[in-house]
Amino acid sequence: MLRFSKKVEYALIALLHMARKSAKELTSTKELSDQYHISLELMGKVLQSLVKSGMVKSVQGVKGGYLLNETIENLTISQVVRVVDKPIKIVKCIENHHFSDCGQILYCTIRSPMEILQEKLEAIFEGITVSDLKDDMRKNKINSESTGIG
Amino acid sequence: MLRFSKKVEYALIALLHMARKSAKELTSTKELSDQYHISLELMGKVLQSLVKSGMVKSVQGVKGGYLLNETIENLTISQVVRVVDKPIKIVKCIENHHFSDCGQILYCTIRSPMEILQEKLEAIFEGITVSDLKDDMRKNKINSESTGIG
DNA sequence: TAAAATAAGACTAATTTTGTCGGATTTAGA
DNA sequence: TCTAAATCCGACAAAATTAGTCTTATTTTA
Repeated sequence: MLRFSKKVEYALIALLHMARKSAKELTSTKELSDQYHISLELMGKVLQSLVKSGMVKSVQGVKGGYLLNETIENLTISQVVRVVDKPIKIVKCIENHHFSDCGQILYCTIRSPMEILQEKLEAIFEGITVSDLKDDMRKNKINSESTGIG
Repeated sequence: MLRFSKKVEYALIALLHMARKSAKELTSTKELSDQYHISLELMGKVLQSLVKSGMVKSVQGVKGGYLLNETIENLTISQVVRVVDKPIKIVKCIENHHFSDCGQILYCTIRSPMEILQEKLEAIFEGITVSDLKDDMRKNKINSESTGIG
C-alpha cells in the first residue's frame, strides 16, 4: 500500500543489530552486509547518515565501526525515516506549500484532509521506537490498541 | 515520508467531485481532466479501475460519464488505494510471504514488527472514508483522536 | 452517420530507488 | 613506516516504478 525504502529497512536492521549488542561493542559495515546480505556500499551510506544525524557514533580506522549513540527508547521510526530518506509527504502539494504543483485551487480539494492524514501517520511512526522493534512490539500491542496510540 | 501515487490522488479527487454532485448527475473524464488539470488518459484509466471495483458506475456513449455506486460513507481510503494501486506492503517481505526476498532468517529481525506496523497503517486508512474528505475531516478530528480510531 | 463518450492494451518517458565505482582519510598492528 | 581494514563521500549507472501517451475499439445520442 505504501512502502518503506530499502534504506529505511537497512537502517532499522542495523540499529536493531546494534541494540542487541553490549553498549560498547562495535559493529562494522561488513558485518551487517554479510549477515543480512546487504550491499556493502549501500549499508555504509545508510550508516553514514545515521552518524550524521547523531543516532550512532563511528570509530574510524582498522577495527573501527559503529555503535549506538542514543538509547533505543529515544529512537523513533519517524526519526529514522527522516534521516535516511527525505521527509516525504503523503501528497506532494503539502510539501513546502508547493502550490505550483497543484493545477489550481480546486485541485486542493484533498489537500487539507491529506494534511490531517499525514499527521496521523506521523503520530504512528513517532509512537514506535527501535526498542519496540527489539521487543517485537507484540507485548505492547494490546496496550497500544487500548490507548489508541497506534 | 511515504507518498500516495498520483493515481490515488486522482481517484480521491474524482470520488470527492462526484460526491459533491447530486446522486444522478454524471461526471465525465474530460470534466475532471479540465477542472483539475489531469491527463485525460490517466484520469480515464483511474476511473475505469474504479468502475471495475464497483465503486462507480459508468454510462457509455455520448453524454455518458460516471457516477458513484456506493455511498461515500462506505468508501474508505484503504479501498481506494487497493483498487488503483497494488496493495503494497510497507516492506516487501511481508507481501505474500516472499521469503525468497529476505537474505536469510536473520534479515527478518524487522519482519514481525513491520507486520504490526502495517496493520496500524491499514487501520488508519480503513478509518477514513471519502465522506470524511468531503467534510474536510476537521470536525471529526477531535473526536477521532479521543476514540483512538485515527 | 457523425460526434462524444467510455474501454483497454501497448508503449514511452520521467522519476525515483537502488546499487556501484573510485578514491580519500583514518588508524591498529606488524 | 608500511599495509590492511575500516569509515567517508561524491559521482555515476542500473533497475524498478510511476506517470503519461498513443492507438484503436466500442457504445450511444442526436
